[in-house]
Amino acid sequence: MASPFTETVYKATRQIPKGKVATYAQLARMCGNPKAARAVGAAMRTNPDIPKTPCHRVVASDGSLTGYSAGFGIKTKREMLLAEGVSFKGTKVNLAVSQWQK
DNA sequence: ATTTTGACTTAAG
DNA sequence: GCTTAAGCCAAAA
Repeated sequence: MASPFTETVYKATRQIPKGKVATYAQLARMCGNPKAARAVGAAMRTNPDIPKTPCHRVVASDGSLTGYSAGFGIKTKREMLLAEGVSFKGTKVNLAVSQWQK
């Protein structure tokens, strides 16, 4: 835990089912602040590990893979999502079929 | 308390 | 597809 908001973001992130992805804005909305997408990203930056919080399942609003500090960065993130069965559209995630639906 | 920064988003060129 | 610009939020300095 780093801060209350960050804690909430982690909790939301852990709820993302395998093979699905959620956008920063979507998680922000779950946390109670639909406009805190940026803060969500800041929280993710603090989270160094995968098994604890699947930050690799969190993508930008258009499905683009941004950030990620582990492994080879974006490249690693893409590989992981692909391995989980997430549908990809070139460099982006095919949100139409892989976006998490609450 | 104020400023800076950033894994964001949308709009516009 | 990429860069700028403006908007909003939270954590860190």
